[in-house]
Amino acid sequence: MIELYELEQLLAFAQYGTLSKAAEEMNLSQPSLTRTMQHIEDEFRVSLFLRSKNRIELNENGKLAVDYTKKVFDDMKDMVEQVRAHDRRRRTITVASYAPAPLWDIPRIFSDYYPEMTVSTEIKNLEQIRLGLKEGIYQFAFLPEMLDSPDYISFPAMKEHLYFAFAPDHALAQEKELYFKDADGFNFLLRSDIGFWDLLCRKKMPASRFLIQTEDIVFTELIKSTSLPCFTSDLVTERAGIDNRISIPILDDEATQTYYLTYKKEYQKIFLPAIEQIKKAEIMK
Amino acid sequence: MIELYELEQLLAFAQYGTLSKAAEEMNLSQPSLTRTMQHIEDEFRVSLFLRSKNRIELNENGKLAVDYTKKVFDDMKDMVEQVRAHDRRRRTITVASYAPAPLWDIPRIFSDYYPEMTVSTEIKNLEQIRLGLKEGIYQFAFLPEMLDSPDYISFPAMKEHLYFAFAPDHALAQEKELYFKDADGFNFLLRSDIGFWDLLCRKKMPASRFLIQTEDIVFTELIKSTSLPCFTSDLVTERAGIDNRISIPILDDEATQTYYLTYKKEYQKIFLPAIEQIKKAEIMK
DNA sequence: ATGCCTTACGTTATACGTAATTATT
DNA sequence: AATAATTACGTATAACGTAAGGCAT
Repeated sequence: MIELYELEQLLAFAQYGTLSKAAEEMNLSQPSLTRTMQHIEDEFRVSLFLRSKNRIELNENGKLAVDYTKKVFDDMKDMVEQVRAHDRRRRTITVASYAPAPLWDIPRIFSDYYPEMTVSTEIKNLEQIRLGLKEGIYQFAFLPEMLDSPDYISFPAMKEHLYFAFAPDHALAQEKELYFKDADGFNFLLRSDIGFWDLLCRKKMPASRFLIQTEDIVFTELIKSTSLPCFTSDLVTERAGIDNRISIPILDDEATQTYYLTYKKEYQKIFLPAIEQIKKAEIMK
Repeated sequence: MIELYELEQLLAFAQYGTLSKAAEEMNLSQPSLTRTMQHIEDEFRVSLFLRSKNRIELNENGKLAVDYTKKVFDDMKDMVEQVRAHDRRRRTITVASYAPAPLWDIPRIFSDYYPEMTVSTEIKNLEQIRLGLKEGIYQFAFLPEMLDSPDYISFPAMKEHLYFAFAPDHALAQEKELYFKDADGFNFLLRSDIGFWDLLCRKKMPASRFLIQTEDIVFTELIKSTSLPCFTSDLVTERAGIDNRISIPILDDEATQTYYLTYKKEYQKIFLPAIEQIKKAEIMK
């Protein structure tokens, strides 16, 4: 049988033109290359080289063999890459959501039960999430509704209510409750990576401008030092209240989101403990 | 690096289910297989097996690796096959013709000049011949006309005249010359593998029946012992006359064929001596 | 008890290197 | 003289086998 280490030498010869140069590049002796080329020829049982007394080159057969050899090595490379990628996927749980709040506790919960696995979370739009679920890129996802398919399991895992957060001296700070349209025209500070909420605000308040802050520290600092309005939610307040702001509930239907945890049935058994933990959390009030 | 002999053992294990069985089938010891599987895993740097104390099986990674391994071996097999096929083509001259006569001397002529090469001749229809010339399946071909293309060389190499060969007591035996239609309705003995002539006779003499003889000896014997008419040609007569038959020339245009030797320009230099020999033969009267 | 996998250790095959030879530029 | 390929021979790596141990059915 021809071995790959031999074909590797053949490729080096094809690349460098002489056995000497190829041997040097591979840190081998010239005689080694000579022998290997002879052995490959023996195995093919056809001549692959044109030999003069101190010159050797590929003939037509040899060139063809080199082409195929490249293909074989490409396949080998593919194989290792794909198997490694598959292994990575096997030991990574990826959870997607269209809003940030449902993901806050996810890494901790999964890591508790499966310490050997990597937990990865992503905020994406709904279209991407549904596709990713189907293609197995995401094992779990939070969606705004039940996914009605026999292949999936889906249950309400969390509810979030959005609030305006005004400085005490803001014109609307004394209201009991408001609709989006009531604040349309005011400019707001907004965190980046809040997924769906970003789109919703822009849609509901087309006259407002939203000042996006990528850095969390910068956002917090601006809240303290300016009177610019921003948003908050019951879930945000639970974790860390916002100083010097008055929260006013938003009455629009869309300001209340229910997050449905959704996953393929095949994961029910494997990840049962973590799923139970999410259910038990009962952030569903 | 992973070597093919290792992947071969992996395939055997995938096929036979246990290392012991695989080792037996490959005439190796079980420990050898154990070591190889460990080495493959080392090289992949991911786990490929599910190990219990006295049981080993492929996990998902392993199954994927086996799939890719099959592909690699398919490619290896392809490579050897294709290179060998290419080599065979390289050392075989294949000459095609739409009639048998031009091929009679071809093997001798080419073998004289290129004793290391195999000469193969084929009788095919014109469509197949033109395609085969283009695709390089045939290096040379005899065609009924010049091939007008800058990539090819073409010259008239031979001329053949077809004759009726009647028994002396046949109704038409005393004619000086005839057209096909004059003999339409009589039944003829015919050799198989005469290419174009077969089609021509059937077209020109639709009322006749043709009794095909595959065996040359049978044909000759039937000619001697029956008075059934057959065909001959000037080229046939040159080689071996037919006893007890009277040859009568056929006047239809198609009964005279000029055979044009045709080949790609790239062969002009390589095969010059043989080509010159064919030209010199001057069977063009 | 038998079958299967693994580890440890000794043996053998073979891939590699060194040195010498021949030929070409 | 320098460069290249090949041949011959010695060396070292590593692939293999044998023997022994542990676990499961």
